[in-house]
Amino acid sequence: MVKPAGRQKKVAAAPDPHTEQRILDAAHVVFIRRGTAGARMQDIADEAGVNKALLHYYFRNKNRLAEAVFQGVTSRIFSRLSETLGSDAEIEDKVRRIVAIYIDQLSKTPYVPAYVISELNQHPERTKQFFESVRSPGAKGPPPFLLKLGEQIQAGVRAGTMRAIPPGQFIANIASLCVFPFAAKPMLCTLLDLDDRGFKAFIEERKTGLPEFFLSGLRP
Amino acid sequence: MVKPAGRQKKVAAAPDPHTEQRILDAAHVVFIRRGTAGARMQDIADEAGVNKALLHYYFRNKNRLAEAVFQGVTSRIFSRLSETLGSDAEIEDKVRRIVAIYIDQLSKTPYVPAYVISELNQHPERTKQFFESVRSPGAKGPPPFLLKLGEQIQAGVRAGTMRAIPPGQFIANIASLCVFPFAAKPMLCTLLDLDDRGFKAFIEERKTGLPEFFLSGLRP
DNA sequence: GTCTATATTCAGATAGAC
DNA sequence: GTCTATCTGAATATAGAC
Repeated sequence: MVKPAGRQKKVAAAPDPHTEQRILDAAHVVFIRRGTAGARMQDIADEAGVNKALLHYYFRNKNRLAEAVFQGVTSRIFSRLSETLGSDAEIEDKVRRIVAIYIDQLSKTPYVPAYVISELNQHPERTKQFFESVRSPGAKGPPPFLLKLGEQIQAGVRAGTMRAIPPGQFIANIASLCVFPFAAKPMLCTLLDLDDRGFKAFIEERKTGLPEFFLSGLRP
Repeated sequence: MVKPAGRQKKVAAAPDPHTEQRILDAAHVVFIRRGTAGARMQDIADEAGVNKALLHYYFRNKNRLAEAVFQGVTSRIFSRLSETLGSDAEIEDKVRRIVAIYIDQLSKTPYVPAYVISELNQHPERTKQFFESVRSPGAKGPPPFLLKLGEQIQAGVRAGTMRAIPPGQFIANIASLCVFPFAAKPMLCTLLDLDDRGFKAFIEERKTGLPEFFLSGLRP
């Protein structure tokens, strides 16, 4: 444990970013597992290996802690995404990249989709917070990457290589196909009679099958 | 209010199915809005227009009430579904029907997907309950409609009208495309800048666009 | 900054009258 | 069967020592 030099050991130290981060990580784990309403401050304290009172010292109350966690999760998800969609790459290329990014990311954090979905449904007021993480603050109207996508689709239609599809539907389709299987993992595993290994294989299979399916769906 | 004839008015009556149903309906509303952990017995009582104690009289405790609601929701969802998938209809026909059924149903109960997703993630033990509502109790291995679907796909591949796709992926794709937009409604509305009317229009547009997209995705 | 101990609030559950 | 009143336990939050 490195300490700032020249400090008397009895003087109260400044907020320890290390501890704060440990608490945040612990809260992340517990909130995602149990949902915000089902999570217990005690469980978070245990997970972080600190005392319950310390959570309040750093985050004041449960709600603020929940917001901090939610903020962290959503910003991580969408940072690379809108970049990719808004780039100048060919549509085929975008699709392949998006699928790869989503599936790799979600394979590591499979609980995230269900967490975000239930949070946003139970706390509509956090939609605003979500909004800020997706777009630049204060922006109005459809986000830039939608316009870009719309142009590319129209070009494809004129060239005769694509069916016409509204960009919003395009986004909804690709997001659905990538995210839903993780959000509905318990359902899918029951329905298709998969254990955890089976699910992993199922997702692996999807990594190549999904771009094929999606791109084929776009052709005229 | 019709009462059984020949009863003295002071004799305790049998459980009133009317009241029980009112409570169940109220619980349905509250659990789906707030999630099981976030729901309050008091709110359910208010919604039903009865006293809190009565909930315990009919359902003993919160957990049993939650199970009853969950049971009701899931059984309603999947009853018509496995029928349709397991029937002898052509694949094209099945796809169109499934999309129509799902979207009509979910348009009336848009909160259901997020509810089921978060319940199943937070209470893995209910997966068994879910299981029973989808298949006949005690069944082993992949459910019959999967086999049926697999045969039809193989026939299509031999005839040269379809690409090869595992039936499990087929199911995952169609479920994703139908259900996810409702589960992620707040996200989608933010991302695509839609209000409630806009979302309704978006779904309407999907009703015809989705079968086209999906069927095109199946072609070789 | 971190802990122990305690206060407070709230929600699930029960007892008992009607 | 339905209500009022109450109990109990749990969980968030605070006070204060170290």
